Amino acid sequence: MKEELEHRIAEACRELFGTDVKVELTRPEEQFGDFSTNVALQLAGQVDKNPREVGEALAAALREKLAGQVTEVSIAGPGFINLRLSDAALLAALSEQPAKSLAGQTVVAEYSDPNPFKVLHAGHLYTSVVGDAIANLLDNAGGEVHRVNFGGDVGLHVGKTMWAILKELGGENPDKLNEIPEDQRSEWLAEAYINGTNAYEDDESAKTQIIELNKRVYALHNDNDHDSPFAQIYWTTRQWSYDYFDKFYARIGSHFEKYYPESETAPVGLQTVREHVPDVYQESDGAIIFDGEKYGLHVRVFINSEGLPTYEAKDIGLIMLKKRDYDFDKSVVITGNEQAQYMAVVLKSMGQFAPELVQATSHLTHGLVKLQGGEKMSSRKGNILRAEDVIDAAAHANKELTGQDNDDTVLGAVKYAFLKNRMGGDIVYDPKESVSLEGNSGPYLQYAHARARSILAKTENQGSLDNAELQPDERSLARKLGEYTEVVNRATGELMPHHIATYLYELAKAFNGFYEHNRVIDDERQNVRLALVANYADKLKAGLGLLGIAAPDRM
RNA sequence: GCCCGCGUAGCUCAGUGGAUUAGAGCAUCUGUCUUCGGAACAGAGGGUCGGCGGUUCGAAUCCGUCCGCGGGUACCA
Repeated sequence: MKEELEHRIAEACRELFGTDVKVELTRPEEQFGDFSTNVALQLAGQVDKNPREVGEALAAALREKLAGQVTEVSIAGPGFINLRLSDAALLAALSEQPAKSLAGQTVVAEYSDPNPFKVLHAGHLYTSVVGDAIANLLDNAGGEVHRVNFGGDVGLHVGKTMWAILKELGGENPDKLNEIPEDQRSEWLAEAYINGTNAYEDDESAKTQIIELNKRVYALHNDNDHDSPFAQIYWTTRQWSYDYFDKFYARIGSHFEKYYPESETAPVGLQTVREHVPDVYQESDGAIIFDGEKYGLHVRVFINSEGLPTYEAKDIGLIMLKKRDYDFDKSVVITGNEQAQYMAVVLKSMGQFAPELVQATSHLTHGLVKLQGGEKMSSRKGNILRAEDVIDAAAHANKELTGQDNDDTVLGAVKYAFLKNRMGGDIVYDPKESVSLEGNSGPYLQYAHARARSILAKTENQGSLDNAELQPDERSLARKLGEYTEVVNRATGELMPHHIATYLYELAKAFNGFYEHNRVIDDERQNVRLALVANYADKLKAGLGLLGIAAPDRM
């Protein structure tokens, strides 16, 4: 609808003035019409005429040209042209679907990125929720989406954890791992990491041992060692970590088809970087660097002076592996803000030898999760806000408010609270507000959906909009429903799920306003109104679905 | 120092070139309706859109500058 009108208005501009204009229809306030365009203002400058005059001429042409779909064309203010759709056109828009702009394309979405041997914190929950929503949008647009994860199974944090594990096991005794009950493994690992971290800071000899263990972990990967006692401990506990991640992801409704451990991307990255010395990367002080300063960025080390790959090289390797595994057309990577400039350097360097991969890549970043009224979280000493703490806080607040334990409500509350914010800035999470049934919350929308379903459940008849002539309140609701595809298309194009959250809330408000004054069942307008309610319930459910939020029929 | 991001009502946030009064939610205050799930609806108060300058017919939105906060700035991720 929108695209078609834009196209035909552009055509009219060409016919009348012989110039090409980019027509963008916007949604004005309802009193002004259904669509609005400022082309007359743009054209006025180009053809050197008064905007009002240009507007009048264009409006006259549009009245004829768009007669089938548009009942009113008016000029307002400095020269805006407002269009009012016919009821038929307005209703036709209700059955439109979001654009399949990614049909036939393969997309890799990487997000969450927890490190094995460490706990999932609030930030991981946030990127998982946002990443899922974005992946859903890409999928909804027809893309073949692969959700993948990346994390450090080698590195100093592993050395710290291994140190504490060995101490706990009384040496390299893999058999003793069997004594740890399955349901305590993740907590046991989390404690090991904290103990290792503390020892590293407080105890010089421990620090030396940890550095040594870190090297042994790298070495066992190089040697493909799965049999030595040390290796058995490493592989077993690494798997415990992945099991813990999987379990958590299942709890929040996420699923990743692949984990890329750094141990796999490191060799590929190392080789790729070495292949491009000295044309892209150069040696400097014994390290291999990329001089981003040439491009207004900064210098970063890709291979350190010990010959080990840094995160930069591992990321290069990751992109190569994703390409090898999926041959993607588009790649989306979601990380924290602190990696924005870092990633710019990595991608700039890669652009020197694989520009097509870089062009296909979008790096999105988000801020931190903070608890309302709480202090900032710190990764030191383990006093961080864990992912599960956030969900538990929501569950607790929900229990206090409603007396119920309802996973759909709790998860819906947390996810919506995260997703309603534009991605990029830090967000403040307030458990009480998130589970509230009033205001702009997930449960409010879930309830709005359940309420609509219960109306529909009262009759077999699902109504019809065929040849309907709308009353003013019905028209307002239909107008809002018609924005759905535009909003989804925008959210998909910008990779910004919050547009959907904002819209769904407005839609629910619009519906509640309608419902307050208009009877549905046993009314002479029942047929039309039922169909509107059905369309509303479907859109609410679909929109929440894109956000990864359940929309139960009953609550 | 340099680079990047952010600064909108008491609080949490939309809006990122357009439309006489800058929008929501929470909180505060006031109403409506004998309720197709009232977990509703309507309304009021509350803002120099961080400050100043500029571009434009038009700026919260673009540019410059200053202030404040956060992040990055060679062998962490």
